[in-house]
Amino acid sequence: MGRKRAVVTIREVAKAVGVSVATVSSVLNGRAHTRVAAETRQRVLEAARRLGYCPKRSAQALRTGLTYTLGLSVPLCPDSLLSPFFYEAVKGALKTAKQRGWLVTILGFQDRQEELALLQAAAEQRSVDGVLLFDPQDDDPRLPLLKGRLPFVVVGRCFDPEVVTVDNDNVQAAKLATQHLLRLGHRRIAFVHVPLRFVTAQDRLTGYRMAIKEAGLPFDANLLAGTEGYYGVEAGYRAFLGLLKRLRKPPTAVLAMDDTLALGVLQAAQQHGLRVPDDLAVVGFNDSPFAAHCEPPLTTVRIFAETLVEYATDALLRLIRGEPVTPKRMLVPTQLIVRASCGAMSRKNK
Amino acid sequence: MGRKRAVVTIREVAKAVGVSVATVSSVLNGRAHTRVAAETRQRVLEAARRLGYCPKRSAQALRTGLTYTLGLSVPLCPDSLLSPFFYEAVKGALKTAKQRGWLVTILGFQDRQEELALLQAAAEQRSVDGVLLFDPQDDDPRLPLLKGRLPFVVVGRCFDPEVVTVDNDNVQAAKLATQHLLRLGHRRIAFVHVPLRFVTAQDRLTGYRMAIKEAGLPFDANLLAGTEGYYGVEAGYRAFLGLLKRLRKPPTAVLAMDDTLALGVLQAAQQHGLRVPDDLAVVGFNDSPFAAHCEPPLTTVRIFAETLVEYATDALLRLIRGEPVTPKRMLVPTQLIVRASCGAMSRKNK
DNA sequence: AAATTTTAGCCAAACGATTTAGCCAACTTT
DNA sequence: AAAGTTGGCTAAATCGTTTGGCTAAAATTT
Repeated sequence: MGRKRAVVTIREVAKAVGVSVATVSSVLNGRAHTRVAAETRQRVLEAARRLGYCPKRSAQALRTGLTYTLGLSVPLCPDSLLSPFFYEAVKGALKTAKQRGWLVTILGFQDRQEELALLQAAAEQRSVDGVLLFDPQDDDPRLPLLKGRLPFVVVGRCFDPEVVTVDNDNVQAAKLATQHLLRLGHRRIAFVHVPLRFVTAQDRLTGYRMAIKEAGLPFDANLLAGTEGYYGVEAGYRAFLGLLKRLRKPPTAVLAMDDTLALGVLQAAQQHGLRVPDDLAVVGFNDSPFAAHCEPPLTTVRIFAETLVEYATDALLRLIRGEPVTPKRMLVPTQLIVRASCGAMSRKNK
Repeated sequence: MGRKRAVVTIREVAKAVGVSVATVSSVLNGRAHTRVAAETRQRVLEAARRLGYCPKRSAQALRTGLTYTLGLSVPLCPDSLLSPFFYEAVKGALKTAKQRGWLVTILGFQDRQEELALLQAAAEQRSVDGVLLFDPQDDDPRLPLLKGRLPFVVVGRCFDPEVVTVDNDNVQAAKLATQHLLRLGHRRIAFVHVPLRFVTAQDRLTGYRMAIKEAGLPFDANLLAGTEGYYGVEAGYRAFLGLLKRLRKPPTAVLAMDDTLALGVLQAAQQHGLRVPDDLAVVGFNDSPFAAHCEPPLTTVRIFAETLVEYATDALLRLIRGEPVTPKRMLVPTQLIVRASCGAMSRKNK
């Protein structure tokens, strides 16, 4: 018992009220074309509520061609999915989608190859109406795959001018962080970053260089330390250790592209007998949860990922509806959060 | 151009081969009922590939009554979604689902009220075929809401014997962690936990008590410190501070139900002038990413959430297919990871 | 040779909504 | 009074699959 309970369909509501299904659909969707008498409308509404009618998503999907579902293409590695960036991204997408009655499905992949396969499948099966893409790269193969087949919005900068893009102002962010270090008197500032094929790395490098240049200092490529792979404490540790080995004199400050990298820098510094912030000032990115709690607490740049992705989701929904989306590119500002690791605090205390 | 490209349907494949759609469907789904000549089968397969045919999910969904989508009901708060537990949970669910061609959508909620609304909607609209529930509580209102309306599996212990449940062995885990502290010579071990309406808290308390009892020590309820709300550094900090105020003599060890709580304990201890691990041994749960990197590195109990949720997803899929699922309750063992915060290390070093 | 079984594949009816075209009565306009 | 409008509703088509029932033809048995 209970098992066999038939789901209530629009037909049953129609029969209960004594009108056609077209009328019921009209009332429920509030279509402009067909007008319905106020009294009939009331009766339909009442009956729908009484019978607990709720349109089946799959039927709507078939008829309208829309699944009312958005895809989030995210890498399944701890360093990205566990980062506050993705947490906020998921939250922002969910929030915006939910408000409008849309669902969000996670297209999680282990490697880029798998991501392409997933996106391909999503486009063919039409399991989602659009996708949010993260972490664009040069010559991103995802764009030609999706173009004209499935609407998408890229979170992060992307060179294709036709592609709708929402990004945080990484150039500005890195510039401000670097300026902060410059203002504290640092002249030899290292930059620890993920490989430059990631546009985010390129942008932050640009901001770093702008600040250096505007301060009248020469740019020194020896102060750059690229990681082997992606983010992560281990990656930051190795990159900075490599840098220390390469230079005769350690830098006095480090700008790390991410808090996990910064944490690695902290460990490498400690191991090398460098005290933070006295011998080495460190600044990270993303304001990860541990940033406030590590030793010393990390100065970092907060990214408003939730806002970012809210914008992106909104744009994606407009794209799906076929509405024009302008401007194609949006920038969201960031915020520097000053803690102990950059030495600004101890200075004040002195 | 490109825009108007019609999606290829099963009808077109049928026409191309010169057979009916029924035959094409038969071939593609490998139905036993309808037999197809080997040669026809080949031609169908070839044409489908050539035309790039791919069944539309929404049409299949309407016809078969299955959306081939699983729901993950997760709280949208940083302390849970950012925890390695949920990261692994998402990963495990995604992995298992993907293997079998299923999708996973995130039903994210801000509060319990919203969760109920989401589940209700999911059941009515049939936007998913089943859901995974986390963090069961006493008299969980989600169970009666869903029972008989939408298949579900609970991750975490749940008293209802009819409900399919996958849990880590929290009793055993807490017992082992406590025994570890006892073996190090501690006699006054505090237990910091989230409110006891969460079954996880109850189980870990049980394990704690078992270890205490088996060691021949009396159970002292004064050593329990419940948090006000949920997980989080702040919550742990306040709970432990409260405990210190209440007791005349601080405990020599703390078992915290979660690493974030343990981190809060660490901060409170530091502020009170208690050195960890010398004056106070601390053990956490979950092996969060920061656990290895905080000061001192945290001894913790690793939960195999990915395995857990893989089992759960598998069981859910069987439930959806109407297959019998036994046993109803599965337990996955845990693992103690010893680091500096419990003092086992320094002891050895001495 | 007739009757039966097997094989191969087709037909048409769902699934549950949305939406277009059109009908009829009542009301306006000329 | 005829013609045109409009309001209020319905019938039927449609979305792209899956699937139970059916039928010819071929193979086998009687």
